[in-house]
Amino acid sequence: MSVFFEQVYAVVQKIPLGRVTSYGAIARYLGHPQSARMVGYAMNASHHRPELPAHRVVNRNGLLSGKHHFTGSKLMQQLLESEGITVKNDQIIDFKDFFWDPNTALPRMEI
DNA sequence: ATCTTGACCTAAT
DNA sequence: CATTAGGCCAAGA
Repeated sequence: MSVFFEQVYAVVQKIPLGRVTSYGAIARYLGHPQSARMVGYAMNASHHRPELPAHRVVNRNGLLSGKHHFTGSKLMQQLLESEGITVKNDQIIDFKDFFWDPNTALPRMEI
C-alpha cells in the first residue's frame, strides 16, 4: 500500500466528529493538489479499515458521492445525521458550516 | 502487456 | 450560467 494512502487515512482519522471534509482538501493538504481522485481511490481501498470515518469525506459540493460504497444505501446519510449533519437528496445542507479544512485546522506539513 | 474505469478537482471555453 | 479537457494513478478485466 502506498504511503500516500496511509497519509490519507491519517488525515481522515483526524476529522472531528460532526464535521466533514472533501477529497480535494485532503489531496491539497498532502501536497498533491491534483490528485483528488487518488484520495477517492484510497477510500475505496479502505474497506479493511472499519474504524475509519469514511462517511465524513464527501466531494467538494457536499454531495455524498461515496454512499454506494457503504453497506446499505442510507448508511452514510444516517451516520452523518447521527452526528448532527443534515442531509437531503444526498446533499449536505449548509455544507460550508460543517466543512473542516485540514489545510487550516491542522498545522501545515513542514518541509 | 494494454485498456478501461473511477468515493475528484480545477481551469478554460 | 454549462460543458469540456486534462491531470492524477491504482486495480480489474
